[in-house]
Amino acid sequence: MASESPTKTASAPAVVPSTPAETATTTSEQGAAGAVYPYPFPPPPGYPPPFFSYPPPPADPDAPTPPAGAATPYMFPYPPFYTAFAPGGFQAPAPPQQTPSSPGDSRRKRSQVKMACTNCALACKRCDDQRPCGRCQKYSLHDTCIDGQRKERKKGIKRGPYKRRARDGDDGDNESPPPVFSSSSTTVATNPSTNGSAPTEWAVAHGPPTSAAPAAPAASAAPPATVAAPTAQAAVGGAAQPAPQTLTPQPFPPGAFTLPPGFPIPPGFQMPQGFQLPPGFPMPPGGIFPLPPGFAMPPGGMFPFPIPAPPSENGTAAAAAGGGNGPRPPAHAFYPPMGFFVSAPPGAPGAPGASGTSTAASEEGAGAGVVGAQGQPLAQAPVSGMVPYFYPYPGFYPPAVQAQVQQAAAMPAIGAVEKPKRRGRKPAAAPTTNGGTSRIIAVSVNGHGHGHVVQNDDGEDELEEEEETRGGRQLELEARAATVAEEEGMGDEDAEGDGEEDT
DNA sequence: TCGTTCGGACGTTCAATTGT
DNA sequence: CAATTGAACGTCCGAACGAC
Repeated sequence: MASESPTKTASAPAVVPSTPAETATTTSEQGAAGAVYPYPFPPPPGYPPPFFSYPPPPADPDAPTPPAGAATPYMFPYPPFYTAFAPGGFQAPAPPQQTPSSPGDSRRKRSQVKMACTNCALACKRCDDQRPCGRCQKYSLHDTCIDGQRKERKKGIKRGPYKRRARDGDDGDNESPPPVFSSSSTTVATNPSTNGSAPTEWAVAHGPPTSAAPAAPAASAAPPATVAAPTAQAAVGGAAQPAPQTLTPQPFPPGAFTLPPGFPIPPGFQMPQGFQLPPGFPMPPGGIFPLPPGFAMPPGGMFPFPIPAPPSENGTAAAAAGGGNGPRPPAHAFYPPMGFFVSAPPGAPGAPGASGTSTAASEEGAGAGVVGAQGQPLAQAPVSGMVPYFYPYPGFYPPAVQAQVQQAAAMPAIGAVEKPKRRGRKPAAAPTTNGGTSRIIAVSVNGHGHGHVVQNDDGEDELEEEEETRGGRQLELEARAATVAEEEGMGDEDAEGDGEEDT
């Protein structure tokens, strides 16, 4: 639907959907990559503060924005945990915002009643579902506060060819931001042999094709799973439901999950042999973790859980776990409840698909410009493609803080600039074009001059036809007008006539 | 100041068109 | 046949204006 279009796009390459924490972040501490972006929720004990994938939108519009190619880390929400923890299930955060110049994104959607009463419709005033409505009560119009009747839609109107819908797989030669990733592109493979409830691999199909295609062997070992629709139920329930998408296991890129030097391992957390979570943390439910609607998947990266497959005689387990035929990378510590590590944005130096680089990143050089323990920025290292990120999912925090998170999620995205629009009457109204072939000629159909009567090139014929096909509501309104006119000694000519101002 | 008028932005509906 | 598109149709915001 067109009215839902605001949810379709994101802006900058590194832009990922707003998260509660993000939207709640209003500080001006945005800067180069690796800056610690404060967020409103306290980190759990033993964890460094999470940082954001990219600088939050500046509170100050004049604040400089970091260069597009900056090695800002992505932040990727970790849906399963989010889902598991968030009270009432997962609440998808606000979808990615368009560029800051995108107008009206933050404008609250106007609600309107299904059918305004005749009085409100005539006055172009807000109505409600009560009868008499509030406005009619206010003006003591109880008896005339009745629903109108919708005009029947015209049929048999020939339309031109429709515009082709932009597909996900289209090449990126358009101006739309690269890889606005979507849940539909998520691929997942499960590793039944490693941990029945833990996913072993995340991958995305966006971005330049990696050498992921030859993952067929893994697929045979672990048949392509399907991603359940990105609903909270799917993840919460643990058992992933069969779903529409076929998953293609993809190999781990070497070094994809490099933990940056100095990156702390949370106390109590030990890597794997099946996910030893810190006390109190839940096991990820199920083996499939669909992205919730509106979430963006970082492009061109691989997002497995770095769980090493247990040794196997024939290696099938490893293949299944790794989803590929390449060597598995060493397991890296990460913070399961908070997030995991992804690669740099496409186009960034060292990012997958960037010229002169490969998906692989050296173990030592990865993770440029990130935070270390206690939020201390690490030394800036050349971007090598791997940047880590966290996701501070709300369930991590006490209920009071979770409430903040929920509240923040409901807030309009920061940076969405509401363009002041001039509304209402214009001094001199020029005919408004309406799609090129027709125009609104502001002939009164409903009583005061804006009935949206369309005039084609042969305008008058169209108008007469409009007159003939007017619906009951207009006839009703006109009948009322005619009644008044008769009482005043006038005919109903005007009411039946051109529909011009009858007030 | 308050009520009315009304241009036009915006939301909803649904037939036409397209994709599978 | 389902999904998508996009125009018809409707609601109502808010500036302009008049009456008191």
